[in-house]
Amino acid sequence: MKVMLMRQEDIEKRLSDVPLFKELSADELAPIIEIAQTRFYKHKMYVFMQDDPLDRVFFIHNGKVKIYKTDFSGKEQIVSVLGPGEMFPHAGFFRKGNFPAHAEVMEDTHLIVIPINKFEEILIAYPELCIKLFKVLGEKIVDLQGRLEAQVLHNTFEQIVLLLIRLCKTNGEKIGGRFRLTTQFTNRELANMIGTSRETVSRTINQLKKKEYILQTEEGDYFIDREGLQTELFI
Amino acid sequence: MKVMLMRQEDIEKRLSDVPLFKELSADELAPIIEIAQTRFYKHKMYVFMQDDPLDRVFFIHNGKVKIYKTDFSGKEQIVSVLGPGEMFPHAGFFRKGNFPAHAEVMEDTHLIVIPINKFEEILIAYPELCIKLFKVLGEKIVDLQGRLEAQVLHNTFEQIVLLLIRLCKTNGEKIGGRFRLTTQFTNRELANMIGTSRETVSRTINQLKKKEYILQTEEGDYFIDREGLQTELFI
DNA sequence: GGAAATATGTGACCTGCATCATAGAAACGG
DNA sequence: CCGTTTCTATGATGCAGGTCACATATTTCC
Repeated sequence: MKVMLMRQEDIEKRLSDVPLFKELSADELAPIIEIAQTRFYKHKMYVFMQDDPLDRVFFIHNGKVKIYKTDFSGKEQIVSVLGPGEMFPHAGFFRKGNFPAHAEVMEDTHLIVIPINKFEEILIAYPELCIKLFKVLGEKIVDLQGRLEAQVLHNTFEQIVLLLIRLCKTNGEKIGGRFRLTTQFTNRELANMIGTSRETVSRTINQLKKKEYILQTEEGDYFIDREGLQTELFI
Repeated sequence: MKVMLMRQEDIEKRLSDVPLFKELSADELAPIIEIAQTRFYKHKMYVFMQDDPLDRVFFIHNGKVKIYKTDFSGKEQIVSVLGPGEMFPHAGFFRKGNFPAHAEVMEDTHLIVIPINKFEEILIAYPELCIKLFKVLGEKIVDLQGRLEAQVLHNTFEQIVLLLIRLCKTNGEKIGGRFRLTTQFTNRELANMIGTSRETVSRTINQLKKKEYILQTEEGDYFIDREGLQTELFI
């Protein structure tokens, strides 16, 4: 695997961009800089694959990473698409084990890599960091429980609406009254997030476009009326 | 709400039964005992309801607690059924917010109650406790991701099989080659865990009984052949 | 102990969506 | 650049499983 190593002095700036490390003093940051590396991944490279030994944790400096699982028949579930500042995986601290999914880079990407055992030592030494990590993990748990609830309690149409609402939060930026999705997902990718078919996604999206809850630019970008979508859930 | 307070000297013994606090020295345990209360809840009492302000965390000393969500139409999703030693909720640390679900006691139950802000102070002071909590949260995340994957990638029959396998781990005790479920779930409850109908659960369970993956005693207890069930997943 | 509520079991029906099929557009790769 | 892959769009078809109906335990609780 061809990766480029960064000059150490660049890492400090990159680390301080990550929310988890923001607000840390230079003293607190120092030991993290010590053990952090920055790596460059070209489009479509794997960061790790499902079942690889889980021995490091990653932070995205720039670029996008797709996390997904595959089963024996080759069906895939897209767990999440992560962007700058985000950490993965979430479930590796103080547990020996393996990566629960594949991580693949969706565009040229810089990642900060930290050996997890070293990171654990630093966690123990910095309560401030623990607090932030507890927050991040708590949000992750709430997110997962919400998605599980959506899968259990809602039909496919509503699952797609809920997915779009969620993507507004996790992969959108507010512009005017609407959210622009920062990633262009294909219908198949959207389908693979919730376990439906690309055809059903196509039909549903077009329905929502007719109602103008979704607008699409020449370049293919989605602009979503999140509040409008919400109203579709209480018929 | 009618609750009984415990004599303080009993709390120490009860606390040390909780996995999160096991292995803590008497010194480390002392400040936790200071802020912990034990409360008694009679069958069917609510511990809290969805959207109540999240200001405390609970540990089960004995008994069973059902965590579930309801949507506007009254449909319910059972998130989990927790037993002795387990903590809930998982997502409340260092985040202001509300309980994400209802918690209802399924039998007479003793809970240890700790105000969350006090608990946070203790967490900061005891790295050992942080490590254990990170482990618990990590397991929770892995569990949720696995359940989400099951919902997305599998049909109803396989979802039921996967649910039973999961219940063996979370609510079962190994006896001989089989797992006895420590809670007797109704078909409707099983259905409400994965978003299917009680009829489908009934038909599927009977199918699995015919194949002797599930045995049922006079008293209604399930004895499950977990390895046997696994083989049903790779047809 | 008896009424009411709640459980299970099973057949019949019906519908939401996956699947299949086809066609055209767009993106990719050598 | 053109062939190949991958995309979207949309109609037709089929079936897994939700819903309904009804019979029969079993439990709950005055």
